[in-house]
Amino acid sequence: MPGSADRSATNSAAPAIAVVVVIFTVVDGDLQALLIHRSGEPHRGLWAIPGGRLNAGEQLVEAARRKLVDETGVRDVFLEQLYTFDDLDAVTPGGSLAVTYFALVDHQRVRLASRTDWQPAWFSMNELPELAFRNRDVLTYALERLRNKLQYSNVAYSLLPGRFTLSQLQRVHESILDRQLDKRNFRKRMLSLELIEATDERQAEGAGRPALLYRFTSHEPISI
Amino acid sequence: MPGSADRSATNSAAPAIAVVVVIFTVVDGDLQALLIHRSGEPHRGLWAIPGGRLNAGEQLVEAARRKLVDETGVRDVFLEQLYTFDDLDAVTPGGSLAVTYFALVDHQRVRLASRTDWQPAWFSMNELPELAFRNRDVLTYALERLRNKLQYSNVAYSLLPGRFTLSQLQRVHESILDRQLDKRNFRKRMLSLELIEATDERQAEGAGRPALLYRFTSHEPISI
DNA sequence: CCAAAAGTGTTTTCCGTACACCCATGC
DNA sequence: GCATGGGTGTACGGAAAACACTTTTGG
Repeated sequence: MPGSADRSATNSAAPAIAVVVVIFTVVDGDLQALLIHRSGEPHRGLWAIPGGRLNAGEQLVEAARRKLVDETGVRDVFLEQLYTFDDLDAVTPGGSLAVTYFALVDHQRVRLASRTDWQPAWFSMNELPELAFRNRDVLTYALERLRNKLQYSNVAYSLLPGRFTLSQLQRVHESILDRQLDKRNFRKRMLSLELIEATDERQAEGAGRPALLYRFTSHEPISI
Repeated sequence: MPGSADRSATNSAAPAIAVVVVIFTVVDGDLQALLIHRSGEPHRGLWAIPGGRLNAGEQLVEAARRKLVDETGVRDVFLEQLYTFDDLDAVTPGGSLAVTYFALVDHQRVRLASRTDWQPAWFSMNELPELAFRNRDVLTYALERLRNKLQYSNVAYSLLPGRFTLSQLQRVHESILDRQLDKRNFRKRMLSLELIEATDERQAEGAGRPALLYRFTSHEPISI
């Protein structure tokens, strides 16, 4: 339900609004978030969720997309608004408000920005470093939302290639939920949701029987 | 997870941010929203969700509370952030962003603001008037969130007096969900959630056997 | 005594969970 | 032929849904 109108007549006194994007990926069965090493005050030397100021005339979701592309090179992925914080200490400076988003990316497609300063890096959600501001709370909330959406929506499409095996999908779910799932029950539920469909291709994973490849029936968001 | 720090050092170039509050109540089995009759441009003569600018140094939730008290005189009720819109046409003017909240009030406690201009009035969610901006979408989304939260949380406490009968609670649920519920199943579920508990008082409703009065065990939010 | 509202149990259905073996391929 | 990963069915338990009658009061 985000906005669409494009009024160029924005206030000359531009609001200081930060847009912050929690970027998740799954690597080798591990859910990871992208963090930036702060090389400026405050909280120099700590890690923070990527973000920046909303440009004049820019829409929120555009700013979030821009940030995502800047950091990972990835576009056209799941990206959803999370929450708006007004506590400066909560998120990042440079804004009287911080609008947070969260995104999911297939790490195969990612090309991290390489800078000498403000370096990005992936961190396991199970071994987070010391975080700037109250970014840990933001990550915790993002993870909660992700776990909820995973149950009934197609968000996982963003974490996988276009074609994937059910085992790959299951490993993604297990990484996010941080627990093992039963293979038969998982398959039953996934297929009954009708979010995915089999293709007629197969893929071998090392030794062993080749697996059927599936695809999501749609990449459209299920709700808002 | 809303913020808490109180930095007075806000930017001199104050951001033009609107805070908008969807206020729901239930009257005679009918879910209603409070709307304001616009007597200024744009969209003069249409109805709009109450809202106003965020004051310098003011927190979002404080602004939402202020707006709620201004319009209804009610405080200490369920109030939660909904979504942040950047589309000027989506919500209300005077802000490059509109942070929306939603609140639930017991209409018995409400004393509507009486003004000669910008008059507030309740409208049934089933018979909404022509709305300014894209306020209909905001109401639709607020209703969806309310319906979800109703299932597993204690939000309904805000729509009822401190003591209430199970029949009253059921009518509130039915109004919000817009369908009839089975009395026995409803009671079983409500009691099993352990969100409410019986008092030792009874209340007669016209003729008929007096009903036990219940109360919510807590008014604390269940999540976020 | 009758109208009105409160209160109460049982059966069925559906979904989530637990659980173990055979199949196809690479080496 | 054996190691590796893919693929399948059934039984149980708990929650939601369907469903009708008795109890207590006011008039």
